[in-house]
Amino acid sequence: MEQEKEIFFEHLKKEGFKKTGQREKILEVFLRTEGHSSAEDIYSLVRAEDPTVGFTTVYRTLKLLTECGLARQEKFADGYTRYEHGYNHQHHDHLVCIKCGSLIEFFSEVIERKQDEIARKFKFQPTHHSLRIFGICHQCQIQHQAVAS
Amino acid sequence: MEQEKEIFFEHLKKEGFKKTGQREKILEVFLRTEGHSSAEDIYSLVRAEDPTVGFTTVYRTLKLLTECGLARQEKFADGYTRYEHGYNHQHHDHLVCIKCGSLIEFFSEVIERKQDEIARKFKFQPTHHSLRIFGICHQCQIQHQAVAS
DNA sequence: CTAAATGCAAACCATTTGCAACGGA
DNA sequence: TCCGTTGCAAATGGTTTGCATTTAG
Repeated sequence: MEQEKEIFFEHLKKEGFKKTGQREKILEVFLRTEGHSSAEDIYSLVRAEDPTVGFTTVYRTLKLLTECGLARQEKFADGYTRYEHGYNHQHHDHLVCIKCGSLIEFFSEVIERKQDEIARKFKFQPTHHSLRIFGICHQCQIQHQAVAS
Repeated sequence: MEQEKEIFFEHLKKEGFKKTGQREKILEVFLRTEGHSSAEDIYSLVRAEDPTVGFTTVYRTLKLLTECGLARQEKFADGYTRYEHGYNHQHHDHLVCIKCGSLIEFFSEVIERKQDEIARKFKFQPTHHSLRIFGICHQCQIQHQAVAS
């Protein structure tokens, strides 16, 4: 928490931006989230604690957090961009159910290593990656059977 | 080409939809594309051959093509949804340059196998996946050095 | 004939931007 | 004080929808 604040404020100073209450509040709320939150999710959470913060500021701050590596954004098929932690959080990938939208997280050392190897082969300097396996989760497979019979 | 048309027309019949000239034209154009085309890209290409086809029909047809597995869509950070072949085209993943936007395609048997293994572990029935490694491509690394010195 | 398809224009909707008031440094 | 920041409202832009007309089956 303190480390992340440090990183954020340092980034602001470096860019000549200002440290404000709204920005700090949004960072705090974002750090408390787990998984994948949309700007709207963050906005609601921030709103609950400080109703004066606007939608726009949430968007602008999430952009800043992304710039300094504290957040990572990913576009989803439903049209929303979602944000997850980008610092001090173990990286993981996702199984995405195309029926119910649920997310399962996983991590594979083998895949991570192989990716680095591939990047090296193409003289590509990787910063991050996104691996999503789409399909039907176990729950939905069971339900589908029930409906079919 | 003929196989794909077969699949498409079969899908239309099954769903009680109609086979139209526009739909066939859009499929033909789509099949000729390589890589990742936005709806707008397809629209321009179709337009060049048949100026009467509308934007809306392209969107609606790409949706149909996706439904029957001939196309696969992916949302990109620039806001555009892009479509690539989903049938009879060897699957591949991407290195995405965050500086110039260029795409490098790659394929790894190891990663593919590992993904299936992971899906199995979670009793997840995979349909497809998307792996993107973001970073700086070799070209942009060289340019950056040139600017810095 | 009849229900689906088409293309236009308008609607949608997540996100971004213009702007006047505000507030760090 | 000086510029960046804020929140509102309006704009943006890719995509979708309503509707009157056309067309496949």
